[in-house]
Amino acid sequence: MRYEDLADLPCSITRPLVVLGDRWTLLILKASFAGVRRFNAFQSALGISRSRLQDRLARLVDHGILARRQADDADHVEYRLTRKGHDIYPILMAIRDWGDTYMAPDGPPAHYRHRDCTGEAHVRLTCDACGTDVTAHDIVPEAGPGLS
Amino acid sequence: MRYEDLADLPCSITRPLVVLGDRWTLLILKASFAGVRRFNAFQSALGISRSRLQDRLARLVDHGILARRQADDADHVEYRLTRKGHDIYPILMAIRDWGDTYMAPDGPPAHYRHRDCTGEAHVRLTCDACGTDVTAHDIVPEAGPGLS
DNA sequence: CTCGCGCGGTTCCAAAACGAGACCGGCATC
DNA sequence: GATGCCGGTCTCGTTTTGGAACCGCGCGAG
Repeated sequence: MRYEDLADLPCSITRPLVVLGDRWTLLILKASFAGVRRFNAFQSALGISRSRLQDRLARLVDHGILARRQADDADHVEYRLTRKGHDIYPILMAIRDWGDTYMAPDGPPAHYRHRDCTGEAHVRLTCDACGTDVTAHDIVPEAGPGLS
Repeated sequence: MRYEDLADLPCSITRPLVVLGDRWTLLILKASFAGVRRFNAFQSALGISRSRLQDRLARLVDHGILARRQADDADHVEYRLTRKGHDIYPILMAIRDWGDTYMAPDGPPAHYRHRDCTGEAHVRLTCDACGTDVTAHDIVPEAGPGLS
């Protein structure tokens, strides 16, 4: 089984990981959320090689996560998050919560503040019926309609 | 700048990704949450090569995400999630929510049900002060104590 | 007009990561 | 004492990656 064939498995964790799960893709998206839009800006922000950046961006565009277009002033290219790309934000925030907890000995390098509010954003795993917070122990997987 | 040096950046998204962000690591952890504990079981569940599995497991053990030990019946080795590893679950659930939304045309392959409850678990990004759900647009990063 | 420059993008090659499969020592069973 | 399963290692050929040079385009300055 080749690695890309994992995308055929009926699993909503595996399938995204085939696209997002490599050294650079999520870092590129993190930069996108930070406002980076231009090829050269991605490259200098991340230190990724140009050839790698090129095919990662192309793959994200292929999957409809980023959109490539000429900027309004028409003198350069922009890569912007689509709706689908925008919805990746909770993944990055979940990573960040874990990173703040376990890989930030001097405290969080950044606060992610709620605009016009004193609070910070955090990821919670909740039950959509009873509304309580749950952890891995409280969850039982069960077959769903998309199971082949 | 070598790739591993990204772990020195003061960013709680980048630092975890240096450990978790490759083809296999999150898939290994997904299997761990599904109850897989033995070397050969990981290998046949994922289709990863033995050598790769070996150094991924070693790295996860190094980082305190998995713990390696002889099983109680002492006839084989077990890799089990530590507390630190257990706390990665919201990351996988955030990936799954996105996968269910965008990569599951036939509906979710699995429901992740709250034990003894009719509900399903989902990730939410909320403000810890006002309690409302927030999205990327509502968030403003701000320097924190861990910033070098 | 031409020169230089910044832009996104491509090509090339060496180095690193990876996959497949043979192999190993330990242990238990027959 | 042969067999089989276990976690783990070794070797080797393939794939992926990084680094740097190179390219065509549009632009603004001289």
